[in-house]
Amino acid sequence: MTDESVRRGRGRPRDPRVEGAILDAAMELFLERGAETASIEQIAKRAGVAKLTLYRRWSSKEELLAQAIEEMRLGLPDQSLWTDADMPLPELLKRVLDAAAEFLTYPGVRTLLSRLIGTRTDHPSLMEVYWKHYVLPRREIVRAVLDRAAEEGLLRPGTDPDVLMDTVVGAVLVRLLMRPDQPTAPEVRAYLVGVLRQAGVMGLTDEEP
Amino acid sequence: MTDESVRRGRGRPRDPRVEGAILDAAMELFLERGAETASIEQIAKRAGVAKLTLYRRWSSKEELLAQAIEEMRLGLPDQSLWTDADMPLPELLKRVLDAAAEFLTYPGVRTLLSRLIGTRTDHPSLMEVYWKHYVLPRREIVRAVLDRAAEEGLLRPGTDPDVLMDTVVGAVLVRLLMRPDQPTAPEVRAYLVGVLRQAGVMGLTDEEP
Amino acid sequence: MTDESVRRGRGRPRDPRVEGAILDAAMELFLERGAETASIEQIAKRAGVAKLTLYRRWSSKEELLAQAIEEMRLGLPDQSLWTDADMPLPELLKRVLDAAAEFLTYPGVRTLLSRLIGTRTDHPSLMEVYWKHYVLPRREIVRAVLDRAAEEGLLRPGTDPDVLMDTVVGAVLVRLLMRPDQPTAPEVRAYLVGVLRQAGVMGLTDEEP
Amino acid sequence: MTDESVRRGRGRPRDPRVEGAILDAAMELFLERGAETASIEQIAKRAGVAKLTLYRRWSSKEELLAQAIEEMRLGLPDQSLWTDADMPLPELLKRVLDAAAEFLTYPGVRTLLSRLIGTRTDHPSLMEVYWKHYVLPRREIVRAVLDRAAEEGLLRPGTDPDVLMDTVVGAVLVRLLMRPDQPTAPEVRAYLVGVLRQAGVMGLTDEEP
DNA sequence: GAATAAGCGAGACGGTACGTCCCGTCTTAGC
DNA sequence: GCTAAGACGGGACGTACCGTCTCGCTTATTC
Repeated sequence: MTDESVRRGRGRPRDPRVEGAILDAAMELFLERGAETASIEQIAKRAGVAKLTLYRRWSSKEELLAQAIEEMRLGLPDQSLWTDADMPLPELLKRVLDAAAEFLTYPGVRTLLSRLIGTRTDHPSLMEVYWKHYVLPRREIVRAVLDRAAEEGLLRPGTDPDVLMDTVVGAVLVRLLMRPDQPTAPEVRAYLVGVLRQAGVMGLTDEEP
Repeated sequence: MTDESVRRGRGRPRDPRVEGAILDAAMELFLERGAETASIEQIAKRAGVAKLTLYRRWSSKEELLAQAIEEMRLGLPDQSLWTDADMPLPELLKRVLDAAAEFLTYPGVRTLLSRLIGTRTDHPSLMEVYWKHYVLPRREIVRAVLDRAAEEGLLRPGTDPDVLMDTVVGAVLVRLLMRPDQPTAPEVRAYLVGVLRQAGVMGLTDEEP
Repeated sequence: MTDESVRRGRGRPRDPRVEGAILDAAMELFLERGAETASIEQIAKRAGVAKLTLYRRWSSKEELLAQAIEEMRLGLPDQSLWTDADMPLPELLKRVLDAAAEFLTYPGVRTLLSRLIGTRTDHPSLMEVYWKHYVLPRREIVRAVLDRAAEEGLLRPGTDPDVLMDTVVGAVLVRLLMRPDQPTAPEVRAYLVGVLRQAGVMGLTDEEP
Repeated sequence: MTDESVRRGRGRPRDPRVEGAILDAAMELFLERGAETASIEQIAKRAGVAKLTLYRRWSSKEELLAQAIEEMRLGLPDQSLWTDADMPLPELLKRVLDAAAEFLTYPGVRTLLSRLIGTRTDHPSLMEVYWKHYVLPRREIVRAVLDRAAEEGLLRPGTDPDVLMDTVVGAVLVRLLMRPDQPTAPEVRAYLVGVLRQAGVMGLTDEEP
């Protein structure tokens, strides 16, 4: 409240809907065209906003995109189960990994990863924001789950959870972003199970029928 | 001979040096600016060539870049040891994996991977060319080595070589292209050893103290 | 006032200095290279202006050059005496003809005449603009002077002022633009006196010392 | 003959028709497009000749055009009367001046003069060749005629023939190349008579009513 | 209610790239 | 020697878009 009244300047207040529209347009165009090719001009036009309005609020395109990524302006499916971490293993284990599979095959996510990795050379801040605001929190949750799994003997002894996570995520990257064919969601799921099994994760429901 | 004499048209023959200069310039600019931002104009200027010369030989920028990638126009270190596959294990095993480490940290390779993954959405042919002409042949060599390793008991029983390769390469991708910090070559090497050990690869010379 | 307020459109108004810079550059390049060879590209570059700015204001190179010629974008010497027509004859007579001599030998004028005559075949509008906006007004002044000279008996009886002007100007054209040698200013002046005397103009101060 | 046999080199002798075709094409294109815009490429194509053939024979476009002008590669009307200088005055006087009028209005001549004057700045040799090989010889003939006219009292006493010629030719230049309207042949003739009369040339057949 | 300041669309402007075309030079093939 | 054909660097074409800027109009708040 104090914040708001202090903020209140003299003139016309900023339209709160404008910022959302711009961030949505920015994310859309980032996915469609990439960071370099998505122009301020197009973002402004799609948001129905004057270019000057963008320059007033963000000092560079990179900042604007970083904020759009930080707020993850995607129509992602509900992921509330991530926080519901008290269910029994291997039920939870399966669900958590299922959620990862679902996320990785969600339309737009493949593109987002491709764009983020591709633009890392020119705009490292985008990947950094994504990593710190999106990936790391989720890795913490997964780590807690993996710790429980280790206690219950579902992991091969001596498994380093960070290496495990890199390994699994990375294999999926190879599958999704390097191999020429575009796998369907079930294919990704099957692939993921294979990778996990070889990584020493036991107790997968698909394991022994 | 027939090929050449048939090819001989009426006019002045093409200068063979021109093609090389263009491909080099194209690869350089692809690494520096990306596929979208690397303009025909700049490629021509850097190669010291008229734009028309480019249009005469390639019908699109994507075709040009694809050829540059297919010919891997990078100043890469000697990789002849890949073909010399008869040395004793674990000597060979170590060397092959060392070569992978070296390749992955070679300047330009990180950028190349970033660009290729990033431009996959818009220009899938580039990654495809890279995958088929560069990655797959090397995976075949590695697979043969892994088969020998399995026979000699250096791999955990039941290991699928494809999953193993995806796993190891993918983990390195996460390390190189997603994590915000830029690891040095020794760090990448140490990381690689950790990943390999957890993946069940034994007989690494670093293993026994 | 109405004009201006009506003109005021929505966006940023045009920078008035831009037009001048373009016209100056256009005239310079017209003199240096000719109408055909003076490219839009070079005019824009010399004026420090984007090509689009030229295309926004003029629909063709010929229109642009016509305006530059109409405004006589040359660093010509002061010619105010032309209007000061009340001084006594033959003083005025001498001065008016002196001014013509000076003008005709001024650097750039020879080139301008050459270019205008030469481009008449392809771009008649340029010579037309020059003739109507520059030559005709001056011929009117000269005609008035010649009328006074006739009254005072300084012209051979029956002299047609138009024929006289064509004759004198034309002879100078032959001298300046056809004969291979390039006369100095004093030579042009002496030549002019000879032509005038033979044309029946009396009272020239150079006449009888 | 000696000339030719000396010329005979090793290979195929030069086709004599080729040179004529090239010179004709060069003159045509000089008139149509001007010296700068008439390209070697077009001249070669119009002459049905390879570009290389042109470069073998002339070291520059200017040299080629100069030769074309020197040989006056125009389909001009017969001008043999110029040499038949023994007929009685004022018959000859009238005919000589008639011939000048005819020449000046002949299609192509106006363009030729325009091009020559216009290209003088960039290629002075063209006008020089025209002046020395075409104009000067004819001025000599006219001068002889004028001398006879002076003896017979048909010129105003004290007339300088050079100034007279410059005057008359120059006035026609103004009429043809500067004034916006394009006069017909009869108009030019009438104009010429007016100029001549004012210049003090008597005995014109149009003179007596 | 007037003053004030920001929001906003419009457009000028320098810059860069586009893909095409032509030029002059050169190099080859084939007659 | 000659035509024909084409490679090649260079430069211009007219269009389009970009990021920056400067204007006029609108809108809401503050005095």
